[in-house]
Amino acid sequence: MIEPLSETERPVRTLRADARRNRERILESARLVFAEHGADAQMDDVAHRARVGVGTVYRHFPTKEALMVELVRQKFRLFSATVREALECDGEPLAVLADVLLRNADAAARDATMQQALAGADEHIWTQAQPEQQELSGLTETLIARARQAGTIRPDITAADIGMLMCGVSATMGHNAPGFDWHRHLELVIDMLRRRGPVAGSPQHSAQE
Amino acid sequence: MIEPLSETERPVRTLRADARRNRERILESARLVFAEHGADAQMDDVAHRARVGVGTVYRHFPTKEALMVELVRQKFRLFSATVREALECDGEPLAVLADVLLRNADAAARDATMQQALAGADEHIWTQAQPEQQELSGLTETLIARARQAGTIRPDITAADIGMLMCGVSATMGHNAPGFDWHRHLELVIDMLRRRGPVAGSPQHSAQE
Amino acid sequence: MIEPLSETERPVRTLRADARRNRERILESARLVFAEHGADAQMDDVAHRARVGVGTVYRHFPTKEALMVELVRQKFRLFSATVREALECDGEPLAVLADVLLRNADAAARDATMQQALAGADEHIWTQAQPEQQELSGLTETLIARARQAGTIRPDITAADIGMLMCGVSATMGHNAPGFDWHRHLELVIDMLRRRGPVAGSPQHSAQE
Amino acid sequence: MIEPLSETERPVRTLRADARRNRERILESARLVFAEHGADAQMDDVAHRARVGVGTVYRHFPTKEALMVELVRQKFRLFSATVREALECDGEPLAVLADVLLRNADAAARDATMQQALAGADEHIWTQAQPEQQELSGLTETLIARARQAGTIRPDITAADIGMLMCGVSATMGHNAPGFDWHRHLELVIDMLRRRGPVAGSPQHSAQE
DNA sequence: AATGAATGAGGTTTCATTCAT
DNA sequence: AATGAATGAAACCTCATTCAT
Repeated sequence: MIEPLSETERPVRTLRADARRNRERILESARLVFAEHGADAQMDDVAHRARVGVGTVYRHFPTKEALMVELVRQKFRLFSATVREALECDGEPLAVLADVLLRNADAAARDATMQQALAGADEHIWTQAQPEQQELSGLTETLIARARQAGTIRPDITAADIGMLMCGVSATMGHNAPGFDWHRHLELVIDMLRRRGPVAGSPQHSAQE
Repeated sequence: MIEPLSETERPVRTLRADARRNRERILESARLVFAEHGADAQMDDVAHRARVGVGTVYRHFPTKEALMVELVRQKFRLFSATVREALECDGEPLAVLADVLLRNADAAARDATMQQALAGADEHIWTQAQPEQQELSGLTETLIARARQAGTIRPDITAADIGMLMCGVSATMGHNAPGFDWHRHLELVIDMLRRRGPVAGSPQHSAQE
Repeated sequence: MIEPLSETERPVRTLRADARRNRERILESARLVFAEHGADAQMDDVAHRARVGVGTVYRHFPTKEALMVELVRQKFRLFSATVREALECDGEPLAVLADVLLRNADAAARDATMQQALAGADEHIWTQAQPEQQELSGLTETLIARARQAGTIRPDITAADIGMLMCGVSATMGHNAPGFDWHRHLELVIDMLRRRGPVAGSPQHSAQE
Repeated sequence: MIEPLSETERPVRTLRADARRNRERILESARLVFAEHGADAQMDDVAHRARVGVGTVYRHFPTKEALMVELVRQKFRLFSATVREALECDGEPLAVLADVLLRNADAAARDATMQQALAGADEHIWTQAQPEQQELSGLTETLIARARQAGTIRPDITAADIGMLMCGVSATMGHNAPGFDWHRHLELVIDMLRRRGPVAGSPQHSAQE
């Protein structure tokens, strides 16, 4: 999460700095509150947890929805940052991708309940985060392209596929039904990305149908 | 006041039938209403759509939550029914499983928004549907066992895995981000279930099919 | 104001009757509350004074504005009733009109503060009462016509004129500046309606200009 | 801290000028804003329109109410100025009065909505403007006295009467019901001020002046 | 003196649930 | 059993006013 820089190393710009800090405090608080009370947590609670008046929350985010949208955006930006970082290092591309997915899933899991809460919210909210989502998609595409060139990834996999699959992994985080474990889910997904030989035992299969 | 007859000696069948019909009407209405307005649709709307007073809704379901739980349960029972049916026919087990998954996903997609709405709801709701979920899980296990015996399924796959994966597919239904398509998602999932040879490049199975 | 009929003489129609009584109670309460606290009295207060939950107020009037509009409408209807009644009796038409104006002004004065409060409200509110206002206007026109025929009213006076003038009298009720007295204002207005001889001293006046 | 200079020894004139200009800007802005949004326009808007921080508005007017009161006072002072000016010229007194009324009504009409807004406000606000109102009343009385001496005005008319009547004309400005027209209203009022002969038909005063 | 971010009481409205009919 | 009017806690949001910079 966002680590507040120590007071001294921030180029304080009077007031503005205060306001910015408040903004961060509010977002952090929102994450916690939504995690705890689901999508219909109350703005008053967000304000309280941030040690701020409700008015301040509304000064920064004109609407509850706007606040939620920002939360989603931040999350996507965070994901993008991971990918961008990964693009720098030069391991085997698919392995790098797998690592990215793991790290992002981990990040998501850290406030899974919030994720879950936002998942239940209006489609509308996700729509407003499309720019960030598309940036993430673009970056992922680059990573995929490398893996495709290396011949290690299933060649038909697209960034949208990855998006859907990860979205599925996130969904798993929200439910703790017996046997549900997102690590396992992710493992299956990553495995699915690998370029494979043909199906085992096809003859038998083809004979049956 | 009217003395409530004990369960056994109640002869009335007509009223009972009426009530049962109402119950169905309410559930059907709830499906539609939740689909249209998300998880925070109102009880009044459910009642109205069912052509019933709110009081009647409350007679059948003591709580909004109870109503939602019943919706989830029904869905699971529906899924179970599909599996049970599939257990009768004797095609190639993995193909049968794949077919079941497709049919159930299709059913889920039919009221995807409702699903989505319930997904955002309290974990609590899902917990209360565990009996049905476990029944589904058990039935699925049987199907998997057959496929394992036939050697066509990835041997480490469990019913819980299928659950998670399908839960992921459902999640896809809710979001219509560009490129998101649950058919594609399901296709990837089913493909992953197949027993495979080792990673591409090894020639051993190339002669097959 | 609206005198509640005694319990016995009302053809009770169960519930519906209850609801109707509530409606009256709410309107009466609103009159009082708006009179006391001005246009920005609170709905909670209206509810409280009516011994009703806020929800009940909102069941009857979907909006604070709607409630205010109804108040205005009622007032106009009341005025119309007075005129209608006056149309029955056959005194000297202008005298009858004068009497009507007095009685209506009196009624208005009874909750002058409310009137004043509503006067400050959005134009919008008055617009929505136009049907009632026009009915009043129409009835007044009839009265004027009679007076015109009798030759006792200033021949150019229209119903709209009367409306404006009475609106002015109402305005006087709201302000209690020293020397302000609506009875006097109305007296002047009524006097203004009388058909008169030529101006005293006209020659001089015409010489000056 | 800065030691506040005593009122007498403060030499600064420039800052004072700045402040005064701000004050005017704020009042002008307030007129516009109240005209546009009615009595419950916001202080922030007033500040914004005046290109000033809210704090500055509050430096000049300790309260929203104080600001409104000042607006009312200004209006009365303006009216008084017109009368004072009229007292200089020596036309026929009633004609002069009529002209004054027309000019003031015109001024009022220019920000009728503001007037209307303030009309709806607490009686309190008007009470605080009584000094100005009384000055206006006094000046008007002088004008009336002259007209009375000239014998052209209805002899029983007082300054308070004029006040009430003009207050009524103002009220007309706020409502644009069909047929409402303050020019017409004023015309009727002015006509009524004229000394008249008895009811139509009696000839006795026609020879006078 | 000016600024505008922060405050938080309080306003309107909603909606799950109860209860009289 | 059914109805739907009533309830009222609580949600979101506004805005006059304060205060740190």
